[in-house]
Parts: sequence; structure tokens; C-alpha cells
Amino acid sequence: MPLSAQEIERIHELPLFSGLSPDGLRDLLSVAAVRVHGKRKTLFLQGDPATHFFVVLSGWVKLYRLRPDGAEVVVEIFGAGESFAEGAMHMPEGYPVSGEMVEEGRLLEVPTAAFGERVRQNPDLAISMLASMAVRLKSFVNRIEKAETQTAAQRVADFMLKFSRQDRPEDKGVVVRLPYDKQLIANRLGMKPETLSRALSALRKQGVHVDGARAEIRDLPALKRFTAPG
Amino acid sequence: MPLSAQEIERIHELPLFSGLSPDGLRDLLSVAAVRVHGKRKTLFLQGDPATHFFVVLSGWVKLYRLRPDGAEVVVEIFGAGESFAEGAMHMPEGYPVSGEMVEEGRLLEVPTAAFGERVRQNPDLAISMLASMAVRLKSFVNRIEKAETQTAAQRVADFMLKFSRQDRPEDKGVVVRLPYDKQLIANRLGMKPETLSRALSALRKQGVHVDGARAEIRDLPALKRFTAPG
DNA sequence: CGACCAATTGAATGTGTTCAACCCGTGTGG
DNA sequence: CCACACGGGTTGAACACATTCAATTGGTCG
Repeated sequence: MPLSAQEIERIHELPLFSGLSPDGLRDLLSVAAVRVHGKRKTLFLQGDPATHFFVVLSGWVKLYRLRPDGAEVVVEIFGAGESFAEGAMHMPEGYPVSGEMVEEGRLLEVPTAAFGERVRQNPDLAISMLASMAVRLKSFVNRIEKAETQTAAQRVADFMLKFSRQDRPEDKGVVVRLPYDKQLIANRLGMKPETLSRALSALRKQGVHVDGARAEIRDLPALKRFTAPG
Repeated sequence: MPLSAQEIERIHELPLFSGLSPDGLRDLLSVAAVRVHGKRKTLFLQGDPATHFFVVLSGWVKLYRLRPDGAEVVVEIFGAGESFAEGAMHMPEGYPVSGEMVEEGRLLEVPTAAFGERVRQNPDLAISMLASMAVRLKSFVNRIEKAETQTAAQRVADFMLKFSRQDRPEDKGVVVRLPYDKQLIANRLGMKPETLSRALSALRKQGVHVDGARAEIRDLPALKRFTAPG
């Protein structure tokens, strides 16, 4: 199942590929593969040589680390329209994390060798890549700040806000669909599943009502205020 | 006080500049400035346009965020021989953190405009920069993992180990000098000063004896073991 | 129906924070 | 030269938040 024209367009709009001409992109895509992976499929393991980086076309992917004691630390989760592991191509020690499908989905898999070659020959592409990594860097800074200053409930609220596209700004309320199971959300937010469960209960006082994967936020601005410290 | 030959050599050995020829480096340095800053001097504020990036020649610099409630989150601390804020040049929103001198020191200040120009014209330099940002990215992943899985005492032990250069591998013990004041260390490790103080006391059981800024590690391998989970 | 797994809830525990008191070295002004 | 204030650091006690362990619910798949 190759790429649809619409998908190619969306890929071109990714920051990472904005430095490519339409021809350049087509050329790059000719050496890339589109593959479907089932749930729980391992894409790569920490330490593997970084032979590919990825673009999520559909489904969800988690990047995680396994600690010696078996505990899993989820570093990031990516969904449709996001690229990941592109930074690893400049890490001689290989991927710094392991990658696994969370839900069945399609991935664009780009060989790092071919991409690196083009980066070398196309300064605009190099700049795009730098910008893309700068964005990631900044998101890590955000994460560190949040992990260190927010309570569990605040982090959960923050997480839900990220998934709430406010279609009609005149409404203060909105319904959010939690995109993957709660264990994964908990891990991504640096807490235990029990803590997430309790945090969701606690958010009822903030006008958040959760039933399964469906979450209803009654007052978006109020929740946003709850997120901030002080 | 311009750069000494030795300093220029050390700058050239930085990953960030390894993509430059000796002439290229000289050329770049001709547009850079060396400045001395006193303790507590603000270098830039979060949101400021990223006009420069920096190399620490001597002293210490902290990068931090100020939360609305006035709390300060220290994101990173850099010392002699390290570059910082180079990633900000690709962030249209400006520096993602604020920067301040911790101790008096000398900085090499490189204008981003001039550097960006050279990145555009020199693919090797672009690659160096990508590699440099990849290293930073990985260090953030490490930090997230540590923050989420280690106790305060373990993080403190880990911190001291980073500063313990093991001169003679036949010795199991070593003396470490804490490089800056404990409030800053505490903040950098995501804990309160009181907690750091208690953690240092607790480490006595692991053969760590602290007096002021002088810390003695009696059994390096044992402390390393203590750092790991499980 | 029964087994299993995700999710929830309760109770006990643990780790770190908060608030307060105190020590100590340094620097300042009388 | 001494008295005193100040800031960094330490320590104690009470508290808050999250984890752990255990029990229970509810849904899904066999």
C-alpha cells in the first residue's frame, strides 16, 4: 500500500522535509518504504545502529527505555503526522531508546544513509533538520520543567489540554478522546496507573468527567488555569 | 583579553566546531567576542531573540526557567569547554530558557547570524551541529530517565560520580570538589536544598563523606552500584 | 461460563516538601 | 575590636503527595 497523494502532501508539510523541493521529496521517497506494523511490534532496540528514521502515517509509536530492574520509562509517544528518531542518525552509539508500535499502524521508513547524503548536499534540508531537532530539544525542556514543578493532577490536565482541539472558541467545554490506554498515559506522564486513576478522579473538582477513553472538559480556561503553579 | 593559542585549540576540539578547517575557525573567531562577566550577570532572558550562542572559557553558567510563581527551574549548567544555546538559533521564539553566570568567568560569544551563514555554506559544519544537538538530545533523555526512576540520594550520587575523574584506577576512593553552591546543585537535581543536605547525610552509609565543598568517595564502584535501580 | 486484563478504590507506607529553629562563617557598622 | 545582621547550610517535626500492596469491579475473549 503506497503513499496517497494526500499523504505525500502531508509529509511535505512536516518541518523536517520543508527544505526539500517536490522533486527532492519524490526522490527521497523512492528510497523509503511504507510498512504496516501490528500492535506491540518492536521497531528497534536501544543501542541498535540507527539505520532508519520514521514518519507515522497512522497509529501510535512509543519510545522507551528499559531499566536494569525491568521498569519501563516512556520517553515519547508519536502519532500520525509526526517524525521520530531522526536525531539518532548522528548518534554513533545507535538509537538512545527503543521503539515499539502501540497500535497497529503504517510507518514511512527512511534509510538514514540516503537521507544523510541528501542533507550533505542540500543546505536547506540541513537547516530543516536543525530546526526540527531544535523543536524536539525545546519540548524536552518543557517536559523537564513540567515534571519538576507540576503535581500528577496538573500533568494529567496538561496532557488532556494538548489533545483538546478547540473547534468552537465560543464554547468553554470540549470532549477529548484519550488516544491510547491509561497505563501508557501514566507511564508517559511519569506516574503509576493508580496515580493516574486518582488524578482523573481529583480532576472532577475541576470540571473534568472521564468515562473510559472519553473525557469531557466543562471549562477549558479553568482547567488551563489549574495547570499553572501559584 | 583575547584567546590564547591553547584556548583556540580547545575550541577547535569541541564537537560543534570539528567541521571547520583551521582557517574556517579563525575566520569565525574574527566575528566572535570574548567577554568577562561577573557573578549573577544575566546573559539573556527566555524569549529574547537568539542573537548569540556561547562557549564557556572559564566559570559556570546556568540555564533556567522562571515559573509564574517565581520558582526557578535549573535546566542545565555549563562549565569550561562546553558550548550552549547553539540550538536556540533555530528557534523562532527565541531562547527557550534564561542564562546567567554562576561564577565570574570568560565567555566566547558567537553571533548566530554569522554562524548560520557558515552552516549554510559548509555541510561539514552543519553535520557537526547536528551531531552536537544529538548529544544534547540524548543527555535530556538520560536526565528524564534519571529524574523518573532514581531517588534523591541516587541522583546526588550520580552527580558526584560525574565530577569524579578517576586519576588512578587502582584506587577505589577519590576526592571530589563540588563545583558550585549546594542550592544550585539541589535545583539542578530537581530537589530542595534541605533534601540535598539530607541525601548527602544518607550517603555516609555508602562511604561518602562531605565537608563543605569537599566530598570524599571511599568506594567508587560501590557508589556506582548504589546509583542503579533494582 | 470462566479466565484474564485494564481500571478503580482503599489502606498503609515512603519519599520529599514545608516550616521552623539553629549553627556558623563572613562582612558591616558602631 | 566587638556586636550584630545576613546568607548558606543543617537538622527536626509535621505534612503532602505519590507509591505500594491488596481487594474489587467490569469488560472482553476464549
